[in-house]
Amino acid sequence: MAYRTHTCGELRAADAGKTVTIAGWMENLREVGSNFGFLVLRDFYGTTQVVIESAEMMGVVKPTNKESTLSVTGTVRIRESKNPRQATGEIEVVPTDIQVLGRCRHNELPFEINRSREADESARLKYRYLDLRNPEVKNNILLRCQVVAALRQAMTEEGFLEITTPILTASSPEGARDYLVPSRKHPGKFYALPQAPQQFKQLLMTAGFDRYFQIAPCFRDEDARGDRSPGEFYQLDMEMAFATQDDVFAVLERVLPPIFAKYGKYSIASAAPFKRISFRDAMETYGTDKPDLRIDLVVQDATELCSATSFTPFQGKSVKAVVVSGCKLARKAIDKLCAEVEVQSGSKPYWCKVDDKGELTGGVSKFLKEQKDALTEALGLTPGCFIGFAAGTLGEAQKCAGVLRSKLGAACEGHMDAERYEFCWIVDFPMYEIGEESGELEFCHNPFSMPSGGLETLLRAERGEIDPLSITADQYDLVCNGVELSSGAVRNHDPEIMVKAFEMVRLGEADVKAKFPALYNAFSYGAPPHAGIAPGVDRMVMLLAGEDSIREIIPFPMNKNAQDVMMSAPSPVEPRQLEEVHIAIVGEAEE
RNA sequence: GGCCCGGUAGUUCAGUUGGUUAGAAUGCCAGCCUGUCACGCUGGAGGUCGACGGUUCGAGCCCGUUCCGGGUCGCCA
Repeated sequence: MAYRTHTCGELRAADAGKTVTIAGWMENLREVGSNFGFLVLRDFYGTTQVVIESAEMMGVVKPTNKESTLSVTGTVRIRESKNPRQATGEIEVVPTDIQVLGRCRHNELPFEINRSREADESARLKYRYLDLRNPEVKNNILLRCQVVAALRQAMTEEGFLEITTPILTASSPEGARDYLVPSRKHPGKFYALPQAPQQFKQLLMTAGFDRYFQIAPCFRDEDARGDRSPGEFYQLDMEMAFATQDDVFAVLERVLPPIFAKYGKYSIASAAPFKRISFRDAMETYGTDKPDLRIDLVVQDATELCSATSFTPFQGKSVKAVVVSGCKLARKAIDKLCAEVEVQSGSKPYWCKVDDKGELTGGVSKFLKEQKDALTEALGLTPGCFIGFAAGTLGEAQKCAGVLRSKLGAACEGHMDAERYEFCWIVDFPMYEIGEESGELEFCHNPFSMPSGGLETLLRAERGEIDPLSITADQYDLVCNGVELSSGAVRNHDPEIMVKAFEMVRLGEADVKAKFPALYNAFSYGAPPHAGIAPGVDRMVMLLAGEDSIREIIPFPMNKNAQDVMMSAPSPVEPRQLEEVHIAIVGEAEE
């Protein structure tokens, strides 16, 4: 006998009279009279009402704890009182047989299934299999499945091949901390889990695979954030041979908007081509390299006007201003917003307002009386404006102004069209920067990117004709609604340019060979120019679901401390296991 | 690692100036209820106030230490 003939989501009025068997979890039993009541059965597809009308059936159901699994055989009947809010609200099943398939041994649950999102997060994670019974929680995972399937289909239609790359590989000198796996056969040596399939996909290009993609697991041992899962995450990793930046952009501009429009919480997504903003312009205009373009506010420079004031924090500093027209924020709200900005940017913001007569008022206005006319002219101030100021080094002022802009955009009416997806490309990232600790020239992002202009640019910098800091890389980010979705680049496929790029930071051929032996060797056998990108799947789904926490769209997430409290990972292992992999624990070990 | 917020019933939370027996909602248990659908009504059980130490005649509340959770910054090419 089959466990079911129908799911709990599919019976309708047209099925009345049929004999059916359904199976699912006992969500609720509403007793409305003696030996009379309604049982709600829930499975993946929906819920169906089972009416209990006999002492026999009540005798089975009454002593059974909620959340037990049942199989119910009976006849479909039109309800006397229908529920239009339910898909199956027109019918009910009159049972002739109810089997308990899996008894729930607990009459009190860690949380109520349908309100699990209100429960304490560690309880949800420990009992994730119960949390996932909540349709609201389950639906985010369903969305993730649909998005991944749609991405695979779209990429395949674009001519990309999905190729898996190793999980056990070599530690690579990329940015983040590696997860290490000790080797049993090679004492003292370690595998590393890949931070990204970066080198493998470039080797695939060198091998002649023209277009590669993968829903790739990536592992980085760094601390978590609201939008960053600790330990592991997934990227839609892709790479194209004989391709330019524009070729990469064109693929994602075809692939992403339809998926965002179809599966997203908001149905409007930017049309191609997405706006392109240079890194320098983004920092200057939005105070960040991941601007939320749904906000119409911009950062303006007020350095010259403000540094001459008697206000000490402005003197000799870069000063940036964010002007908000028609701002109705109350004093209390302003203080709260400024406090949040200070926490998130690390710098204290300042503010004043323009009153009905065009006079500056409140906040730091008394220090700006002499500059009033010039400020009004330069910043385009009108009555009712709020002006947020950020001061410090150029970087500090930009960062603070950027946070001000996003907070003000969200808080003040009329400056943010929130119900849409706004994409942009950030391009022309600097290749090099002066390291804060070393004080010397270092790679700004990664050494895989092609410097714009290639070898000639590097040679000119070497000859002192241009400032190395002015060299940009053919590197780009994809940003959506203020979230960095992706980084990518035109790769440096030329061993000679690689060596020269390394020489700029006081390294050389030996270092390139040591750090990227496979790539360096492979490129010496004839490599195609290639470019790629890797949008984060988790963040994409998070944006589509409209969730603020990355954990809401991951089936089995770890907590902030990179622990799986359901499986108890990480956990101690047997001494024998340690011996086999030649590991000795020194110092204090946690139990 | 720094900073901020939190930890009170199975769950979500309230708890006044430090003062009698720590409350509510929900869940659970029992009884009633024949058209409910967040069913309703009546009653009941349920607490090491995260832990340790201190101040005090007296601590859920004040102080110190510590553990745990969340946010944020550092970090994340």
